[in-house]
Amino acid sequence: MNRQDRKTQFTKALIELRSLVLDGSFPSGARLPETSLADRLGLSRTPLRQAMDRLVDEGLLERIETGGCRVASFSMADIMDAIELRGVLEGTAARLAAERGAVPALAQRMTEVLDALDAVVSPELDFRAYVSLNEEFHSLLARLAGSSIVAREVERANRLPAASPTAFLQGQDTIPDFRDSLRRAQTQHRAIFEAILAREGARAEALAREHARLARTNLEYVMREKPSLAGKVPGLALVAD
Amino acid sequence: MNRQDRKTQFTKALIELRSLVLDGSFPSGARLPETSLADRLGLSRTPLRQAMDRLVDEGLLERIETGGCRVASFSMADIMDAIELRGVLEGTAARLAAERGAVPALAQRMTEVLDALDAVVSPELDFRAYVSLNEEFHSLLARLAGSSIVAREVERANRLPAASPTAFLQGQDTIPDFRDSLRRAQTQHRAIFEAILAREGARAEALAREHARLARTNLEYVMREKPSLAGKVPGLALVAD
DNA sequence: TTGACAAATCATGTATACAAAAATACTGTT
DNA sequence: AACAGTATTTTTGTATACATGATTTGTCAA
Repeated sequence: MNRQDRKTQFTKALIELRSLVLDGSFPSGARLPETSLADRLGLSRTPLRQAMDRLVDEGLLERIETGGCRVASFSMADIMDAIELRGVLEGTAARLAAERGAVPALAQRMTEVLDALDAVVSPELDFRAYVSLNEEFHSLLARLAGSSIVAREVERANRLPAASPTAFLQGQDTIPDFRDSLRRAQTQHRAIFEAILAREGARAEALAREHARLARTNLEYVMREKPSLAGKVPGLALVAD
Repeated sequence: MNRQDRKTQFTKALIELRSLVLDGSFPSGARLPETSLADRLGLSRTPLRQAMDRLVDEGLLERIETGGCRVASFSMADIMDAIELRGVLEGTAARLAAERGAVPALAQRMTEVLDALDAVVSPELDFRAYVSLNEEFHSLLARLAGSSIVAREVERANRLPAASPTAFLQGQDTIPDFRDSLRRAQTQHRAIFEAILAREGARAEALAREHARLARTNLEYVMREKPSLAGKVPGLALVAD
């Protein structure tokens, strides 16, 4: 085993297995055989099982009564619920940040991120930059209230299947209608942060919830208009209904 | 290894280690040495490490940068936040149950549980029965909206350190003032469920949040009046601050 | 041909072995 | 006596071995 790989076999297993699962590489309902999977990923069963435990926790895998795991399958309603939960938790982070006052250093960075987001959405859209800045916005929002427990749980909700703030950004650059949705999202970003600064907790919470709903709207749009794109959205391959 | 033990070494490791941690059996900040711990629990490092991973996830342990874990330590604020989050998630479960309509079978059981709770809080208090019924109330509430994802996340929030609905019931039977708090809690239980049946989502959510606040009130009371009881509340031993 | 039972194979859960990295103890120097 | 550097001992992360229980395959009877 060379030096590079030894960084962490577990991390490697987690990342690669997650991406395999999200790609829909496994037949739905079938058990994931540990031995062959470990061979395929070039590591032993020990870190692989660790990664599987973690993915069970994330909800991507589910345990089989008689042992082992299978890929979980979701209904569209499950994904809607996951998005709803993300909205609820981000809303709580926003409310608490408003009530308690935002952590100054993070608030400072937030203004920079918002300015940068404005710049990348108009007049032309720099999609790659938007995705990265959007991620930072949501990460800052999670931590803005200064509570490590709140931050942890918000970030966990972001990892629920297909609930991530960036989940539906995949493929949006190919759909013109979605560019508007990014501008709308940025308007909401600003509104959320302004409410926080104004110490308007209830408003900040409601706005953050509504912001998550944008993902639901986009999901509905994709399923209705461009179901062929469903495969591009991480996690949507797991939707069996 | 005999037949009994083979049920699951992992489960055994998880339960025993969690209870050791909650008891405050480990010096705060010190690394938990895997080998000696495994010996102590009578199992090998493999299931022990699995259990440690899980407890990291629950927030009871935290990872050390250079490897291994230590017992996490919380501030009182962290525990308040954990309770707040439980309220938020139970509030969401209540709201969604109201908006979507409660699952009939669970709603039916809920009425039975509420009647039983009425019976155990007056005229005399059957404390043991109360704890068990209270647990069932919260379990039903989590599942009432009929969403497995919501149920999962609500139940997860209930496992946050010292956030469980039953955490502060320990020792309440020894404090007369707390008997009233149980009756108040039961009034809230009824109100939450009535709001759900009346499809009053916002009210159900607000009531469930407020219900969780009772735990905060009790926590504050304990810390102010009977700090000696702090050791009896699971998780409070980890509060360093 | 279908179904049930038995044998064999396979997969999981657990224990253990091993190597690399941390932590600790030690030695020699100033 | 204090400190730097080194050797030693732990300890972790990973691989592998092993046994029990699950699953599949094969065989035979109806």
